[in-house]
Amino acid sequence: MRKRNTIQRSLVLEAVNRLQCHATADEIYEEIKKDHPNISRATVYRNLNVLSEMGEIRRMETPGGADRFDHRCHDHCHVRCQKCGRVFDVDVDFITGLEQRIRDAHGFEFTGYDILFRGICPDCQNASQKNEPK
Amino acid sequence: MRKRNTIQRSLVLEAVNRLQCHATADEIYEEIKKDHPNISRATVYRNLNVLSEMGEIRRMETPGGADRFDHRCHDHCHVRCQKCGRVFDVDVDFITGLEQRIRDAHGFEFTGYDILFRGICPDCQNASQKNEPK
DNA sequence: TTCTTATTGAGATTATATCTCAATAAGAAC
DNA sequence: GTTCTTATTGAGATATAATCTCAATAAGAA
Repeated sequence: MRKRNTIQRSLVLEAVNRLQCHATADEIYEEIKKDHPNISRATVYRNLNVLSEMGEIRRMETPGGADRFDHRCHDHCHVRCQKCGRVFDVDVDFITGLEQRIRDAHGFEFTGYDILFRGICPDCQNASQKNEPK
Repeated sequence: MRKRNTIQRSLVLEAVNRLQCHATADEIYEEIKKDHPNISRATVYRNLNVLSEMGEIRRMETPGGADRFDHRCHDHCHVRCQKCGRVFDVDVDFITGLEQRIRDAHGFEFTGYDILFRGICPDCQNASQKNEPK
C-alpha cells in the first residue's frame, strides 16, 4: 500500500517538529487548526500513526495519559510530575542494553520498551513547601 | 477520612489475589460478578484505587492498555506481546537504583516508575514461522 | 439504638483513540 | 493534459478505560 504525500501529512509532521518534544495528539491537532481549521481530528491521529510507523517521528506511550510524539531528537524517556502533569525529558544512556539483558533470559523477541517515571517536579516541591509548611 | 471495611473492598482484594498477577480492572470486575452480580463497576475501580493507595495491591499502568493490578508478590515489570496481547512478568533486579541515579541529576522527587517492554512472545514467534515461511 | 458519613450502585460523563463511509485528490498510466 | 485507481480525507459515530454524580445504604463510633 504505497504512501501518498498529502498536505495534511506534512502539516502533522511540521507541527510535531515545531512543538518540539512530547506534544500530545490533541496539542498537535490544536496547533494545526490555528492555520487549517478544517483539518479533522481523525486525520491527525491517522498521520501520527503513519509517521511513527515510517520512523519519521517517535511515539511515547504514557500510561495514565495521552500518547506523546517527538521529533526524533535522541533517545530519552520522560518523567511526569504527579502534581502539575507536565512532562520532562530524562536521559537514558545508562538504560541502553536493557533489552539485550532481558532477551537472553526469556526467548522473547523485544522490539522496544517504554519507561515513564513518576515524581514531583522542583517547582511543585517548592510550591507545596510554601502552601503547607510543617 | 477514616477507611471502613466493606464487603466489596474485601471482594476486590480477594479477587486480585485469586487472579494472581496482572489482572485488569475489568477482569477483576467480571471475576467478582460471578458470585456477586450486583457489584458496581465503579465500586471495583474505586476500591482498586483505594487498595493501591493503601499499598495492599500494586498498580501497573500499561500504556496502550488497561491498568493491571498485582498482589504484591515481588518487584517485577511486564512485557506485552504485540501479537497476542498477553502480558508476562520480567524480573527487574538489575533495574533497582534507577530512580536514585536520576534523582541525583534533576532535583526531581521520584515516587516510582513504570517500565513496559514490547515484543513478540515465543508462541507467536513460532506461529508466524509456521504461517509465513520464507 | 442512634448518628455521622464513608461507601455503594446505576448510570451519566470524560478522555483518548479508532472506525465508518461517502467524497476527495495523489500520482501512475495513457 | 486527461483518465483511472485507490490512498486519504472530514465528519461524526463508536470503542474503551476510567471517573464522576447523587440518592440510598451501611460501617462503626457514640
